Amino acid sequence: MLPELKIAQLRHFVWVSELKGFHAAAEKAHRTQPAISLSIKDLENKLGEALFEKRNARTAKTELTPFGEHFLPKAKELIAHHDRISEDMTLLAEHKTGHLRLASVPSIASRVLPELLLRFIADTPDLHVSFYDDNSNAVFKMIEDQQVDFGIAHLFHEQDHTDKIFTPIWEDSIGVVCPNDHPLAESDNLHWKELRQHRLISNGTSRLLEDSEASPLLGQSQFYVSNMISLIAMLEAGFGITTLPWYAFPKESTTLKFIPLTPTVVRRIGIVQLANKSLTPPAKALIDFILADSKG
Amino acid sequence: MLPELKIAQLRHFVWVSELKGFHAAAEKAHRTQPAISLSIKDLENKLGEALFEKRNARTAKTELTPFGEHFLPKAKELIAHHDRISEDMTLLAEHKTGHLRLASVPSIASRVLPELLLRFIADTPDLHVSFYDDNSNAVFKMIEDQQVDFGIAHLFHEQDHTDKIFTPIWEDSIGVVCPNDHPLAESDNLHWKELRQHRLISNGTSRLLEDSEASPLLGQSQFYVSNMISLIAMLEAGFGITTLPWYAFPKESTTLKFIPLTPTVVRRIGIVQLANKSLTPPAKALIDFILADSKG
DNA sequence: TCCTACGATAAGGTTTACTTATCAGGAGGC
DNA sequence: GCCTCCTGATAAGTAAACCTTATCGTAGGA
Repeated sequence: MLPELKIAQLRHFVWVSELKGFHAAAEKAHRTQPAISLSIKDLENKLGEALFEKRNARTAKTELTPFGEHFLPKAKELIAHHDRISEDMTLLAEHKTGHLRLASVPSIASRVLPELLLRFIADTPDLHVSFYDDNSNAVFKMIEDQQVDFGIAHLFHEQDHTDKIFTPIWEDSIGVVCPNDHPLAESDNLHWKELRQHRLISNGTSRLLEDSEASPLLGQSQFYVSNMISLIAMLEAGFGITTLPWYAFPKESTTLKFIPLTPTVVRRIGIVQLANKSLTPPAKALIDFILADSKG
Repeated sequence: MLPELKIAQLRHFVWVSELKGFHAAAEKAHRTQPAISLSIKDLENKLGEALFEKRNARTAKTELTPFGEHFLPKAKELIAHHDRISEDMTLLAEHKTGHLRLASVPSIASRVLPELLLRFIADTPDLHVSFYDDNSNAVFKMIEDQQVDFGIAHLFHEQDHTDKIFTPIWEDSIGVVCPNDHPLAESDNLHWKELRQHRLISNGTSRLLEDSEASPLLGQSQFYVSNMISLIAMLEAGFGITTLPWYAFPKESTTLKFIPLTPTVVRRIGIVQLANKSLTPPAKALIDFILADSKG
């Protein structure tokens, strides 16, 4: 029983009142003058009151009635509200705005994402990005709790994550990391057996070797360091050697060397998302961007 | 280029999401299910993003996408805003609400309007009424300045008020007012010449006699009292007699008598409004009410 | 006086919205 | 495994809303 006011109709009303004429309003609306006449008439019928004073001729420059006067600011507000929402949603759909939440394992987070995100947000100044880095399990948890739109991680036991979709992107080979002045530093490639006589420091990424031929190395290690900064410091101090995936190796290091390991152990890092939940437009856009980037 | 969202469409969206189904929403909208499907589809196309998760079967109970989730509260707000305005304007058009400003000469203000307004506002609890009483000139000024929607007054020199419309309602006959124990109090009717030998107190309404046969009385009067309360007090004290229009005579007086004057001098009191300005719906309604009342 | 510019009105066409009828697919029963 | 039911999607036709062209009536200005 409440009349349903159409936004277009309200716009016509506002234009007629502001431009003081039906013809001018018609032009602005890209309509003909009778269309505006009918639109206003319909609006008046819906509201049950005249909005403009009797408009017989060009006299009385299309003045508002007191009722119309009262309606004008309300109509403007409603139009503004509509336009705000319409614009917000369009921007969001075009991922120009909104909030993108993302979790990543540290290796990709530090080695790949900074430069990638920089390019991604280049043309979206109003897009907010929250970016967490943590180990794979923490990433999974944030995805499950929907604290993030998607995550970047290595899907360790795929069978434990049937509720998730994994899209592999990066292939990350494990290598040996040692100081530049270490005896092993001369090699271009190392078989895992060559590491046996060296002091091996294991770290959070070491369990990647678990299912590989090189798994005996895990038992060999006497030291475990979880923190990457401490690990690097210990390596630099000549404490020993370690294994790291390539992306976890600090690229710009001048004191440490990365030597590929034989047999090749690869971890596949990629995008992890919930299977039954679709993504926000910005998240979708970033994934597309990453996929395009990894191909090109 | 911004999409134009229709309120009905938003309503469909909200209903589908709240009732978790297209059929339920269709029922609520008094439409068929395909209509809702198309409406939602159109909305999704306009926004450029899916609002509901893939809806293949009865599985996945029509869940919102994150985009839809984000849109839902905004859609609700916009609908609420629309409905608020729609309701406000409808109530105003039906004069159930709004602000009614009214000025009247004291006679009608005290003798007619209280009871009349009481009946008028009986079914409009949210209508605000501002009610001023003053002499005719002050009433005219308030009308001209648009401080009031309309006035109730006697249009003295009609030719001075071509910018106004006068609608006569009440006919107010001038009579002689004297104490109950006055010699004239015995009469049922008095000719103006019979007043010559009595002490006459003139007042603000006396100039109504100006254009009548009884105008010589004006010159005869030695006393002028503008204030009605003082005038009554002087009459009750036996100071003399006066002339008053019937509506200005205090109806419930037990000490004073009102005697019709011959020849009959009538002032026509009615509604005065600006010619080129239409009225607010409540003002219009009150005028209609007064007109109906004065006939019935 | 006629002319002009304004908005109203009439009649017809186009677009949009809705309807009925039907389809497709997964969950749950057997 | 198959059938059934219930979901929303789709197709085709119809009704309604919307907008157009054409024309009118009116009042102010040349």
